[in-house]
Amino acid sequence: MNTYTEENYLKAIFKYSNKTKEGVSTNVIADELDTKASSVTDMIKKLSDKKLVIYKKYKGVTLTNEGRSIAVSVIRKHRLWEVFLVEKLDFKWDEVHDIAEQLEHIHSEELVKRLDTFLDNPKYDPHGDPIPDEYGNLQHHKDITLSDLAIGKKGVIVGVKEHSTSYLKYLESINLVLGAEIKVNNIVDFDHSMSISIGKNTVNISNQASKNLIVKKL
Amino acid sequence: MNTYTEENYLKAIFKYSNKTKEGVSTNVIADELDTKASSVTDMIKKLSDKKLVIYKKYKGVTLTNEGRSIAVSVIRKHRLWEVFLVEKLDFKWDEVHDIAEQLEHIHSEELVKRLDTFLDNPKYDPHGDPIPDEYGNLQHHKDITLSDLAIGKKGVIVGVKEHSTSYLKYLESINLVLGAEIKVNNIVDFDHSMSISIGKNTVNISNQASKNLIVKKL
DNA sequence: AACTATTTTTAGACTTGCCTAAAAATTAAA
DNA sequence: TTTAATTTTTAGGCAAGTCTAAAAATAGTT
Ligand SMILES: [Mn+2]
Ligand SMILES: [Mn+2]
Ligand SMILES: [Mn+2]
Ligand SMILES: [Mn+2]
Repeated sequence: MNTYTEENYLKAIFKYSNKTKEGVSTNVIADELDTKASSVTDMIKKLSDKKLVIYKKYKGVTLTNEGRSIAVSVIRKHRLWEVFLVEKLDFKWDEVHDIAEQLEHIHSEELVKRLDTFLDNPKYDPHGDPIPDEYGNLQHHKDITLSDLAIGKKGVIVGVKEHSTSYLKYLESINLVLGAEIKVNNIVDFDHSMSISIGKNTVNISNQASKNLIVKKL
Repeated sequence: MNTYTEENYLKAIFKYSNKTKEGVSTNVIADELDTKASSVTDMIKKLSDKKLVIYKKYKGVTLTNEGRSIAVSVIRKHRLWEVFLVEKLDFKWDEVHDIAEQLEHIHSEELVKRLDTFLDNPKYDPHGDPIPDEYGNLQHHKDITLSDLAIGKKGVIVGVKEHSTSYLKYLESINLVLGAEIKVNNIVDFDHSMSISIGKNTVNISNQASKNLIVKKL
């Protein structure tokens, strides 16, 4: 059984393993977990002793199969709980992350299995992030963002890459929620801000906002 | 915010505060939490510094209003989660305690409030234990046990005083579940074992079993 | 290639929660 | 009421996880 802290380290390493081919650097982990590089080095040694990561001094860290498996199972729990909070307890999508950060560390295989069933085996969480299956398989998004769409193109919102409350609340206020169909009317060359149609409304959004919205082309 | 460990100490102290008028002794707490008396002394000092308990050397410990309030809120969460696990996820009543021991430490007022609503504001948990309301009011059982009933008397099962899996599974196997109506047919003078009717069935149960069943007289 | 800036690791220390062993206080027994 | 048994506290130490400051390694730049 792993501690709360160990699980958070594995999750952080997993998050950046997918983004770079090399080992995840000490500083990146420290940044993600809001801690110090020296603390990360300490913990990495411990995880290495437990054969959950492979570690070579100064060369960053990679997950072993077992480490990866734990990380994915924590992510699975996080996302399932988020679905529960939104679907069953009527939380808003910007309110659930912090609670799920706690719930993801509850240890009980049976609980996860039953929760999954209770929620009708959801494939995506409230932010459009894919939920790993019970065997640890995880689909990845295509990662086309709204900022990639050309003028005149249509798409549907399938996810967000940024989870801050302010961003999510903003999106909701302009009806840019999961499933919304949009069309790009215009793009300003200078700052890449966009004019888009959402249903019968038209809004202007910054590049900062559009590049964090994952879309599926229509 | 209090740690997982602090909450468990407060809960343990609360449990025995109701049973004795004086302060709860170090050894009783150590026993309840499966730890050593010296560890208890350490933690009591810390809780005393935080004004959650009143502590006089060698005189045991009592909860302050704030300490009691935290203990009751943890118990409230424990029992609400047990209801959730049984009512929504179809766990058996002997399977939920350990998971609730973890879930009771999730910190979120809003979560508890919504969970309570989602469960239709239950008044009792799956073991018949009363659920404190959101203001910390806690009803107590009358504490009449099956072993208190005289020959010929009828009663209904409203709770259990012992929560071990083996006891709960045994009760279930003979249909001695919450709500079951029973009648005392006979009591053996020698060992106080009982013959009782449950519906159309008749069973013999030991005094050890009958004294842990809370009943309401009919 | 040598110097500089950045990243990473080490060294040493702190807090929390726990332990064992021994001392002190309380309670029970003679 | 002295002695013995029990309970409780103190003293000292350990593991986990964290921190700061300093040393070592790597990467970047003339
Ligand atoms: Mn989240
Ligand atoms: Mn999410
Ligand atoms: Mn319980
Ligand atoms: Mn219960």
